[in-house]
Amino acid sequence: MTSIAEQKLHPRDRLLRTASRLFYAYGLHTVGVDRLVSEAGVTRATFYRHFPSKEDLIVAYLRSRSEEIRNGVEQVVADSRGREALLRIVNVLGEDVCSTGFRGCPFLNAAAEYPDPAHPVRVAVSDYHAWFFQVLRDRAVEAGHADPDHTARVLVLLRDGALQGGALGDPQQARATLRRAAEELLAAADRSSRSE
Amino acid sequence: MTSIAEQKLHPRDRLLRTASRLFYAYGLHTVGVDRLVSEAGVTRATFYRHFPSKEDLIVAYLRSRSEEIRNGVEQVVADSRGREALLRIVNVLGEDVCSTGFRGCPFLNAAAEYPDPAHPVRVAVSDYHAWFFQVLRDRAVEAGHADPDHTARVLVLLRDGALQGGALGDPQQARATLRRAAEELLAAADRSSRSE
DNA sequence: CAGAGGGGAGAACGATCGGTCTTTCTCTGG
DNA sequence: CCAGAGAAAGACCGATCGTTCTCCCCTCTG
Repeated sequence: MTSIAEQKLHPRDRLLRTASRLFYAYGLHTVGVDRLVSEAGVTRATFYRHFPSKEDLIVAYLRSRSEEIRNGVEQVVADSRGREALLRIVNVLGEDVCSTGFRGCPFLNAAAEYPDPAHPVRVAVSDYHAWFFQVLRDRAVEAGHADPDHTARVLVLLRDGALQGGALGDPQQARATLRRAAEELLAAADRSSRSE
Repeated sequence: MTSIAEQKLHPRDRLLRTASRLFYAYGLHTVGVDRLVSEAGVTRATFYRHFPSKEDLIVAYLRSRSEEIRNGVEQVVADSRGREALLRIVNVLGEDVCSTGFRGCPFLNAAAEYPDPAHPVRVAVSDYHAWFFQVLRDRAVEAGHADPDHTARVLVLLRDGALQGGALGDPQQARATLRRAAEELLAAADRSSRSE
């Protein structure tokens, strides 16, 4: 079951990679410990040596995804500002939607499986969302928007909607709709910021 | 466990009501048959006399939710047309987001738990989404929008995003953002339809 | 009054769940 | 060289999963 590339990785990393793949593709509750350890080429004992429980692995999975995205976005933000940065972030989102094996936002999917907002899984989701909102807000401020909070809120809303749409229907369509809606939003925000 | 109001209902209806409540509040995989039958005040045998499997109950739950919403929306559509109907639909959506016990869209939540698009559960979700899109598109045509498909797609996107936002964060905020974004979208569409 | 059938109560099925345990092997650092 | 840690292999735990079963009661209907 274990892929050749993962053979020589530390068991913990193998587990995390396998978890990322399986959890995202099949859902959190559906994937059991049995399947995780067998596909990761790891024993149950090893599993529980690195993670106190399955729940901790789920949280670790979400945190690692979060960090990946953070790195990607901060790279975008590093060499662009304001309006351009916002458009580029939206663009990256649109590309994600169209990537093969896309199955929606890992965080939204996780939240759907964990109703309790106080649950560690949900806290990880909230952290991610708060971070993303802040990034967008900062860029909106850079762009001189009159109401950066609103810009960021709508962009988050568009993101969530597009990711769901891409997972349920036609990804290309979702991407195009997201892009156009974002451009219209930014155009409106630009107008109101100039009129001040 | 069974509420007084549900005591005299037929076992099948009691099951469906209990399923609606539990599935929505706690998720599809989390709620087991044990809990369903005990809270519905029904025996396991009775359960399987009315539903071939748990999966069929899940589908029945989604279908019944779909029908409820259909009735509500068609009531709105019955005495308003075009732009006004669109705004009223968005309004109802916003109210739903703020209702107590709101936990996001039942269909989006269900889709998150069932990755396979061919699965009966996912088919029910797709059916609902297709219907909703069509309703919006028809109203956009009535409103004389230049690109009714785009209007409907963005409204669906806004809906999905707002429902997720309301489930994860502040419902009031999500409602306000949805409303404002929808108004801006419709204003833009009105402009482009007039300019034709 | 007889018989059919829906429903209640609950045992039981095999499978799987998350989690713990023992045993053996291998690698590494002192 | 040897101690000790980490990992592999796999048995094992109680609990729960979805599903099927038997048994009995109750209420219809003929």
